[in-house]
Amino acid sequence: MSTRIAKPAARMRKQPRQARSIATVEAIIEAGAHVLSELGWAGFSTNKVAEAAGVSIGSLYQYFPDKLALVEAIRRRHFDHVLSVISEAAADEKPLRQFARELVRGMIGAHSIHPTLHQVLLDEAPGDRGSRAAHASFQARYLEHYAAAVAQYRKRRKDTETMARVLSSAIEGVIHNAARRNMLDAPELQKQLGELICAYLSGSKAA
Amino acid sequence: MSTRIAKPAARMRKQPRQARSIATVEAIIEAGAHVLSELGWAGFSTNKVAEAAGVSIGSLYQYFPDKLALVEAIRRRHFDHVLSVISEAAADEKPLRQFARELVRGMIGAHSIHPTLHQVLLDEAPGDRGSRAAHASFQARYLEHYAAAVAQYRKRRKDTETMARVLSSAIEGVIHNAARRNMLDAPELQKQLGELICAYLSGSKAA
DNA sequence: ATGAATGTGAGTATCCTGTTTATATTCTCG
DNA sequence: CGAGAATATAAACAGGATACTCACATTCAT
Repeated sequence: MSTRIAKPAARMRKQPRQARSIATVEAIIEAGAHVLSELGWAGFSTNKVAEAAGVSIGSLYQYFPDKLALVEAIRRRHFDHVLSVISEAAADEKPLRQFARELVRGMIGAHSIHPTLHQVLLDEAPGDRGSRAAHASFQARYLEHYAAAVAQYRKRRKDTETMARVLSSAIEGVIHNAARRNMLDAPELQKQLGELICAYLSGSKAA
Repeated sequence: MSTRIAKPAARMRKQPRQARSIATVEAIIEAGAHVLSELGWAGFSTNKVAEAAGVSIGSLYQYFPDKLALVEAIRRRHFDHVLSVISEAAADEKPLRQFARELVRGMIGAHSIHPTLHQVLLDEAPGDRGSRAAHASFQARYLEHYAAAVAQYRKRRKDTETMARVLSSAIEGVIHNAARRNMLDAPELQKQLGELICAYLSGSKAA
């Protein structure tokens, strides 16, 4: 519970006060996510972001002191989103199949708008200074959620953390790959991904 | 069978004839793979590659007409390697567990030297002109191999292709993720990845 | 020893980057 | 309305990185 509303708002040069400027800031962040996902960190330039947002470059620097502050804002928004998705899927004590279905649905939803944003944020975008901490804390909570789910459906106490790691990265891999091929909506893929999760958590000892 | 030896050698400005120049070309390709894996496509500059290879920039352009020809050479070498790994693991008719073990071992081996090369090659590096074809053909053969394995251990004829896609991208995801965390050698991770493969291919119908 | 093969690295021209700043427009509120 | 604050604009700058060439030096095979 408790969807955090009072965000520390990242590092900003000044707070937007009027509705107009709030929309501008939102447009910049959204466009930033788009550029980052589409062109990668290499193609992520402040000028491009401003243009994609339909806003002049000056407006961008009115609110974000530099490029990194902008990435941090994008990162924060995306991570909050993903975390809440896992949270919701793992809430209550649902049967395994339902959990898997909801998790798949949610994760796909979280990645269908900016398909490769997650990967870019994790792999390419730099994490100097303060964002390293936020980064690590996200990773930790991310794994925690998965570990909780694993513990919930597996009796064995051993290897829970490793299993969480394997499970999460496998899911990410499948989704990332599907996104690159524009197959995120294919229902048979969603079904198979669900099967993969169930099978792994059911833990067949079959030879 | 038939490990192709006669490579068309990609697009090259001229063929190295003496042992010296062959070593130079090899060093360039190897350094290129290293730079690509370490800095990504964004940091992949011909000057950096030459320096990393301990070779002057002029030597690089003596054999590779341009940047793209170099990437093509790197790509070809890596893809050949990966393909042969899958080939070997799927050869003969081994029991499922052994196949999984060997596949995991081989794939990890193929990625432990240049951990993120595979992803960079697939995601970031451009595929203009002729390399698009090679790229597609690699993807096709890649999936074929996996599909063959899936068909071998699953009776159901349906969804074989989708399963191959899910399986391969899940494995890639886990390995890529582990590489980023320097956990490629962790034995419990290798074991769990094997378990994931077995569980999925065994196909539990458990609720 | 001679010509071919190979290696060198300073230099070129171009493009792009993040950021500032002086100016113009729009809002808020008395 | 209208004055001052908030917001938006885009030309301009300084610096750096880039891919690639070229005139020359070195090493090989014969």
